[in-house]
This record gives sequence, C-alpha cells and structure tokens, in this order.
Amino acid sequence: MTRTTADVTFLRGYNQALVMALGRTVRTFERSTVVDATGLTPQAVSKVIARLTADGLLRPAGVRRPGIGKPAVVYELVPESRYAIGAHVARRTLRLVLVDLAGTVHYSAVSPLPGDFTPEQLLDALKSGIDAITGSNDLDGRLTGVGIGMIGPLDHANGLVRDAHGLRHWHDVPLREIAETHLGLPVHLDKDVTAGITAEAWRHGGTFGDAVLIMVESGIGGGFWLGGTAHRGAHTNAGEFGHTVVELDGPPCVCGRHGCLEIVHNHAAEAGDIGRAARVLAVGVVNLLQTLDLSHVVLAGADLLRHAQHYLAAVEEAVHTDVPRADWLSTDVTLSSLGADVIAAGAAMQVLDKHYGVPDLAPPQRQRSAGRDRHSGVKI
Amino acid sequence: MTRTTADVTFLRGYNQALVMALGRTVRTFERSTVVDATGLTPQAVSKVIARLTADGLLRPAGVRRPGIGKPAVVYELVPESRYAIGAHVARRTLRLVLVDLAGTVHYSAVSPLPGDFTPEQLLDALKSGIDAITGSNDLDGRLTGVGIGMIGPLDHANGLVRDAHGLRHWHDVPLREIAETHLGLPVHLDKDVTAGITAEAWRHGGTFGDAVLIMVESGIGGGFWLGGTAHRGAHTNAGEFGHTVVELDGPPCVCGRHGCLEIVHNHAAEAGDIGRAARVLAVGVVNLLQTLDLSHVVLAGADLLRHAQHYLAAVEEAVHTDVPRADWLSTDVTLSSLGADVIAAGAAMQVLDKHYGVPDLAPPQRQRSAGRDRHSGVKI
DNA sequence: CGAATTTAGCAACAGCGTTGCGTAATAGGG
DNA sequence: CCCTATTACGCAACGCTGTTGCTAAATTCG
Repeated sequence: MTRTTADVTFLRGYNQALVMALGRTVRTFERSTVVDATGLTPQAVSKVIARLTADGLLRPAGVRRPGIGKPAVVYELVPESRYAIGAHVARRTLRLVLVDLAGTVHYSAVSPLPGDFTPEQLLDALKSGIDAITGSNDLDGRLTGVGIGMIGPLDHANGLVRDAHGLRHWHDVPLREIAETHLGLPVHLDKDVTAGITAEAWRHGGTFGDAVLIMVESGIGGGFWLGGTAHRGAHTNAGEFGHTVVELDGPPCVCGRHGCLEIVHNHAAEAGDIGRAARVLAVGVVNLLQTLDLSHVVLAGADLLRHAQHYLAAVEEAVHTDVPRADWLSTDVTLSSLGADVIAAGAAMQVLDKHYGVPDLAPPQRQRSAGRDRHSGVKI
Repeated sequence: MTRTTADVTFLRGYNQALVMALGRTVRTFERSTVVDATGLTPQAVSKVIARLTADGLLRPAGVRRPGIGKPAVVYELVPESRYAIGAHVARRTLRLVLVDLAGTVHYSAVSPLPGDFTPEQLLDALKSGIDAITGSNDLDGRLTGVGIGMIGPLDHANGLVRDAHGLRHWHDVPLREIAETHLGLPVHLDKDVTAGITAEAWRHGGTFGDAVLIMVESGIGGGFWLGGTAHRGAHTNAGEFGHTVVELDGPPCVCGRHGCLEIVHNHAAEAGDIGRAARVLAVGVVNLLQTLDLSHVVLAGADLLRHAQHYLAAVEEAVHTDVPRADWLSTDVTLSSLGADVIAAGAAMQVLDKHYGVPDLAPPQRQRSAGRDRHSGVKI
C-alpha cells in the first residue's frame, strides 16, 4: 500500500508521533518527559514540540516550578484539534460515534439497519448519520475521516468486504472506495474486533502491551494487539476465536467442525447457565494466554456485557488459577472501558492512528515483482 | 533495552538491512531490483550497495545484458562474510551448528548432556563444542556471536532462564551474561520454538508472512512469526500451545487443566495410534489458523519428524477441509526445511538478525518512569 | 561511425537530529 | 542587593541521511 520510503522525512513523522502518543496517555508533560521517553536530545524535542504546537496539536499549559532553576513549560495535547467519526456496522444496527484526538467519545448514536441490508442502504444510513454529526458540531477542517468496523470476512488492505457473515448482498464489495466517494471523506475499513482492540490500545498509549479483545455478540470473536500494532493475519481473517475447538467430538458447529468454543458456549448460554457459558469462554481465554502470552484481556460485546460480572469473575478466576502462576507472569482482565462504543470508537481511532499514530516502516512484504531480474542474461 | 533513537543513522542501518534481506532471498540482484523493492532512488541504492560492498557483505557477480543500453551490474550476498554459532539446548542433548550469512548450515553436531545438568556443565559443553568449531574453521573476525535456543520459561529480554521445565538447577540463571564471559562472544538467548521460526523466516526473507512453527518433541510448542518479527508475548512465554484445552473434561494434564492438546495427543501416540495423534495436532493447528490467520505452518521436532508424512498429511487435510475455504484464503503446510537443525540454526540466525536484519524502531514500551512529571507544581 | 538507450556516479541540496555555546529565569546565600 | 548555582531553552554550525540535476560510460542498432 502506502509505501513508506525510508527517507529522512520519515523521522519527523515518527518522532512527532511518539510525542503525540505520550500526550495521549499522560495528559500533561514537559520537554524532559519526552527526552526520557524517546531518547532524543532536548534540542530535537524542542523542534518537534514547536512543529506540533504550530499545527495546533499541542499547546502550553502552564509551567512547572520544582525549586531551583528556570521553570519548565508544561504542554498538553489539544483534544479538540482533530476529530474522526467511527461506525460500527452490525447485522441489524449502525452505531456512529464522534471521537477526538485524545480518544474521548463526544457523541454516540445507534440506528436500526434494514434486515439483510444492501450496500446502498448502508451508505445512505452512513451519510445521513454523519451529516447529523457534522451539522450539530463545528468541525470545519478538523474531521480526519471515517472509520468503519464491520463483521468479516473482509480485506482490510484493499477496503473490500468479501462476504459479511449472514448478509447476502455483501460479496466483494469495495466498501472503502464507494464510501469515500459517497461521503467525500477518507474511509478506513476493518474487522469489528480489530477496531475494538485498537480503541483500547489507543487510549492506553505506549504502555499497552500484547492484548486481546474478546467480543461476545451473537458470535464470539477476538481482536489482537501484538507488538505495538493490530494483528490482522495474512488475509485480514484473524480473530475467529469462536471457531476454535475446545471439545473434540462436541456438538457440530456451523463452521463444519465439532465442539467449537462458540457452539459450546452458546448451548450453555441458551440453557440459561451463564456460569457455565462464562467458564467455557474462560477456558478459551486461558488457551490464548498459553499460546500468545498476553498482558491484557479486555471483555466486550453486548451478550457479554449483559452479564458482565459473571464473565469477568469467571475469566479472572481462570486466569489466576489455570495459568501456571509466577510473580513475573501477570495478566490483567478488564471490561471494555468504552462499553458498547468500543467498536465504533476504535474504528474512528484507526483513522486518527493513520495520521497521528506511530507509523510503521515500509512493510517487508513483496512488491509486485517487476520481473526485471528474471530475464536472466547474467554473465560472469 | 537497546534504545533505538530515531536519528538519521537509523536510516542507514534500515536501508542496508532491506538490501541484505533481498540478497538473502534472491541470491542475485541488481540496482533496479532494489529500487523496485525499497522505493529508494537509484542514487541512494548506489550508496547503500557501495557501503555494503566495502564491508565485504556484498560483491559484484557479473553483469546483465538485456539488449540495448549499458549493462547493469549484478550483485550477490557474500555468504561466507559472516558466521554465527547456534546452540539447541534440550533436556539431554546439546546441538551446535555453524551458520553463514545466507542461512546455510555448514556444520552440525550433537553431544549428550548429563541428566539434570547444571549451568556449569552446560557452559563447559558449550565451550568445548564451540572451540571445536572455531578450531576447524577459519572464522577470524567473522564470527558474529552465539545464539542459544532453550526450553522455557525464560526472559528473552534480560537473557535470564527462569525455570527450565524439568531441570532442577535452572532457576533465575542469567545465562546470557555468564555465557558471554565464559565464551568471550556475544550471546543471544531465546525459547527454542521462537528460534526455530526465526530460522524459517530468515531463510525466506521478506516474502515470509505470518507463520507458526509447531514443534513436537517430548512436549508440544509453537513458535510464532507475526508482522515481520518473532512474537514472544508479554513475558517471553508465548508458545505453550500444547497446553491449550481441546477436550473439556478430558484427562488431567501436568499443567493442572484437563484435556490439553499435549496430553490428548500423547495418549494417542503412546497407544501407537499415530494417525489419531496427528489428527489431534491438526485440530490444534486449525485452531491457530482460525485465531491468527497464518500463511505458513511449519512442522518440526524429533517426535513429529519420526512420523513426518503422517503428520504432514493430517495437518494438510485438516487445513484444507476444516477452514472455511475460499480462493483468497491460502495457507501452506510444510515440514521444517532444516530438519533437526532448525532450533540451533534459528538461534544462530537470531544473532545474525540482530546485526544484519531489518531493525525495529524504538519499542513503544514504557521507560522507567523518571518520576519527573509527578512532582506536579503545574501552575497556569 | 553516430544516435538512441540504459546504467552509474559526481556534486549540490534539503531535511533530519546533534553538538557547542550563549541566554533567560529562578532560588539561595552573603 | 548582588552574586552564584542551577535549570530550561534556543540559536547556529555541523554531520549524516536520501534527493535532485546533470554528466559520463557502455552498449545496441541503423
């Protein structure tokens, strides 16, 4: 995609993003804070802060007077300097949120979607919902774009919905492209769970380690944050956590296998045994910890949040007893800090992240082979 | 740890590493190949190639004469310009290999380790084994260091063995440090499975996507390569794939849970039913694909390779039938290309990767908080 | 042999962080 | 009140990247 050529200008964006990430987490900081956090020289930090201040992303917020010496200027992020709109497209509802640069949700609204809706119907709902937001808020030039979090399978890199589960009119729909022309705004498309974990990571800033967002909402999915970025897998298809087998020779699942976590969980939930459903989910969570060694488990999704304390207790219990414990091995389990807004808010933050987040270098993936080297003709 | 300050000199190393990665995969390339692959200007590529050639890492290998115009100079990696030694420390054996810059194994030897060996005994075995290698090969100044792949749990970042499973004398042993002084060489310590997947990734170069190395050797583990680097998890404890539950209320496992993949698999294997053992493993592999969406599955480990074709067939079968198939969803399953040498070779390649691999930027992890900002005293 | 074509390199340049050093702002002591 | 120590901050020159503009070299073809 966007090839990041590793030239000098990359450094500017990278170091600026480091400062922005710091500003998002600590709310107030000074030059020496950045020096400690980044390893840059004070002089370089001065330049970075000057640039960001000139762009309106940062502003001075008083001084620190620790005792002897000249007081240090304290800076803070300007949350209202940039906004993004996030959309959570579920099977029957569309949720829209307005998020600022600090990750605060300023507005949230749900509207119903027609059963088995078409791309056109979704675009119209998006358009009117977004118009309502931009109409009642003064965002002139500060709206970065629109993020869409949606059920998969989809192709994040190309903005393509391949086959949304349970929606008939969604085969190979280039949603990002048509939404961009329809809305006149940059659009970012991703799986719902991936958007969700991005929300948690964005709000926590650089302190956030490897994590998973478990979402129970008609199905069971997982969004992963590994090594400082969202993990989407080779085909944007990571996260089908509900379709991992936990009971060999268990009941058949729609996916064709037997004893999937999702089917076992749902049977228990449908039988009214929330305790067992939660414990089954907890087994899956511990499986993830054993496999990936995560430091955060975030629980979300309408069906889970309806019995939030049951699930939280069961997962915490399992994490603390089933994983071979040691003092150095710690994982915290929490409910999503954004509740029902996580997915939509995370989609919005992905847009902000694209512009103001810490950038990746050129992905080491293969370019289209120009075929240059294959003509052979090599001669010693 | 090693803070990578995002200054200009970082670019040099980064772009050089891109060229080296290319050279490792294509064996022969020219300036325009690099231009296409990196997005740099031809002039910049000339400078990079000149630097690498001066260091002896690259050399011209003829010219390409495609027709009209001045012939292009063809370059190739100089495999014998750098070497690293890799060690695979298992419960009863020590395997040592010599690997060159291209990832080719030049020497491999196994020696027995005393039952329940101590750190001192391991160091002595390492020392004499490495002396044998350096004695019979002329490596003056071209030996980059020693990599150790070992059973965990351990702390990769600090080079600390926390509690090697089944070895009594290994609690909080600072192996990297003591090995460096004992051997007089830079030492890199990592989990065996993580070293293994690094071997596969290093040899495949930039084309290698998200992948797992499944290792069956007394236990069952998994090494992950995600997003262009090894995934070690929050506490270097990722990969305990054998301790994921696949059979709720199954037989008890040493880890305290019931129905772990490892115990179910081992019961089948011990009963002589390799077919079932392989199918159980395959269920676990498909679980991983559903969760992480990987493009490569590599099978390794002595117990697996003993029945390689059974396992390969079972996993391939499961991958091609159990994952909801689509043309865009492809995963290839292979046996480890290095056989029993994977772990040791991968450990060696980690050392080479540290110097000649594509570097990460400063990890967005928290520095020790200097406490600077907490004194408050902020005043508007 | 000259024109067209492709590759390669020299030289000047722009943009990044770094280094050296001077200046501003504060508290404490004589 | 002045002087000093201390801390924060910025200007200016510098070194190092990759980039741009332009020239030279090597080859094929007419």
